[in-house]
Amino acid sequence: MATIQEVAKYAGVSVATVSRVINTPDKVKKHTQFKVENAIKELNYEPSVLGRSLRTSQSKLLLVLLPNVSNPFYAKIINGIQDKAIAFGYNILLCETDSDPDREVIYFNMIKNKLADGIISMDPTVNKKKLIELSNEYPIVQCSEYTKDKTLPFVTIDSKQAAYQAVKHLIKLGHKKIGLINFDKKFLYASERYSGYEKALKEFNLEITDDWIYNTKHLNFESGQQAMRVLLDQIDRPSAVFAVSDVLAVGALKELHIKQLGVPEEMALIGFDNIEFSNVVYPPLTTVAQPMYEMGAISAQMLMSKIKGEEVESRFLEHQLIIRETT
Amino acid sequence: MATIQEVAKYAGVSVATVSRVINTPDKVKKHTQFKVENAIKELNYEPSVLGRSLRTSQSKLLLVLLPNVSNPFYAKIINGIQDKAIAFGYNILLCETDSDPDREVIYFNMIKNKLADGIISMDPTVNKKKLIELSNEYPIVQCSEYTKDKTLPFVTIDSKQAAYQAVKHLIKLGHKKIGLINFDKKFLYASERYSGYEKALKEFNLEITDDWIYNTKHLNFESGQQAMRVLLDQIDRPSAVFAVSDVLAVGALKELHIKQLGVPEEMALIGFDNIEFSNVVYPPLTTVAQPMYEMGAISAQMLMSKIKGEEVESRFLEHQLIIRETT
DNA sequence: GTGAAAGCGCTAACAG
DNA sequence: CTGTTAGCGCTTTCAC
Repeated sequence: MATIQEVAKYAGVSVATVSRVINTPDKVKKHTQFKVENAIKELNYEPSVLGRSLRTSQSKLLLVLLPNVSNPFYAKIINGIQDKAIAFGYNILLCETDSDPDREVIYFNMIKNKLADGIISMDPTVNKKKLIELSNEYPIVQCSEYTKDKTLPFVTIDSKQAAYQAVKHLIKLGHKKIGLINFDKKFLYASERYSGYEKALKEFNLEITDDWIYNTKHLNFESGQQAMRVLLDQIDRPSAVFAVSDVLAVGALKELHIKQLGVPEEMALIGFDNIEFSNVVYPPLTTVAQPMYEMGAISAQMLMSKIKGEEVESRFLEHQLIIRETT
Repeated sequence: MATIQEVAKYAGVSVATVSRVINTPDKVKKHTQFKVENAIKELNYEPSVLGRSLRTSQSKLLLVLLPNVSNPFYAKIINGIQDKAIAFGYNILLCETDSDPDREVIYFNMIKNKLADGIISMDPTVNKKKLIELSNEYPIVQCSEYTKDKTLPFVTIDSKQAAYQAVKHLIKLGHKKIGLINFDKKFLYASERYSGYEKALKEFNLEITDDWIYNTKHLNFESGQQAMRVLLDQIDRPSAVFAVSDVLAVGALKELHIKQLGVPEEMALIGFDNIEFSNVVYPPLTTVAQPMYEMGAISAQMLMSKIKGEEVESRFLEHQLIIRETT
């Protein structure tokens, strides 16, 4: 790769002029500009982002932290982020953290080192303190997950309310024995969806039965299937189950097929997220839709505002109950 | 963020010594080391990757290019890459290109600019020329996709042979009318799987019927569903279908459910990849398994060898026919 | 309009 | 063992 020096020499000008041609062409005589542009083309020169970043402290790169890429939930959000980012001349880098604090630190360092201009975090707040600390100095926005004390700007949905509605839907259908397949409560949404579940049951004077609640360790099909297996093993078992994630619900559905139970007659099931897959399984899954693309787009927008130094306001987006055939 | 100068001043040593403490602590007296380490802690100092990269031309970062994150096929590969990379002290950055040459260029520049030490590309060779050109100067490995002329090291499977086996499986089951749901042939695997399909039919003297072949524009459920819809609309329609990707197959399966066709009695179906979904749908999908995790791990291993300047050899990994309940 | 020179944060050769 | 210094590639005053 040619450097700016070589271009300068080739064009018979100073490096400063080359830099000007690239960044502020108006400040350069047409003729000089032409010479330089020719040299650039001739030498196949491309400015070094490294040198530039070191100097200007900006990289036009955005970091997106996510627990893992295998959950399709994130894919749609990423689309939203990407489209917005590109429109503003930014590019995004996806960072899979596996919810591992050590991994997070590495990516945090990238922003400290000016390798990235901002972060959109979808991680649960494992490093909550560090994240907040970081946000005092650098532009950071949370997406989906958020910190309750509102120190960090976020865009998410009202998980409690959404879960409440989902469970209420089950109750309205006549179910009195409602199970819950939940995920690790270190995810704020998991604990909030639990609250919504609790609220709905209480409101209708249904008792909370611990045996009907299963918290999975992982967020994948197997865990959902395993959870349903346990739930079905009860002598007195629920007639409907609310899973806090479609991935879990789909896994649960598989177990229902294996046990040859009629859905929704023998067991009703409702998921959460409305990932594409939820509408492809058989029978199509009733679920609570999150506006994933929009969440991504808005968080990107917010991040760009923060980068510009503007104040931003956190947002709760609308969710929507989508009734299909498992309830 | 404190700089190395501040640390040096605080510790009462030169910047060189600070640098030594960080990079080659053995070359420093224990006492000095202690002073410096204390200063580092005190000032909360972390070395700037930027400054270091500019100087050493290495970033310990690997770029992974992929068309899009929504295909679960990539998730498993990424796991493999990640585990290997971390073991070698590297971190990975995921770059979603949407198969857009312009997007690719941006990420290509990252390596030119020493922001990354190497690239694992899972993109179809849109920028084939540029990629090859780049690989002369920088460590690049292809994963899953590959260039036929073998100028670039790759790890993949024998798609033609795998497709051949899949279709043969269908034929052995007595099917004579076999449809194909294929993807855009700019993906090498798509054209190879077509060849395998062709080879199997020819071997058993079955005619290739253009009406039974549908090439999708996108790789998602809807496209698969749409493809199956078209296939079913024929007056003389196939009794079995081979889809070159599980995502497509799962979409096709949905259409079969909608039309209430018995699977596999009225329509047999076989997919490709063995993504987790394929075993969760109902009925579980027969498919050709790719060793995704291994593909990722090996390509990461290869890339690291390349970075060290070693010669590497491309590899074809083993696939495996997994017979479940759709055939 | 243009050039010279300083400096972003770091490492490595050289000298002591 | 440690310090001095040059320089990675770029942008941006400050002169001219």
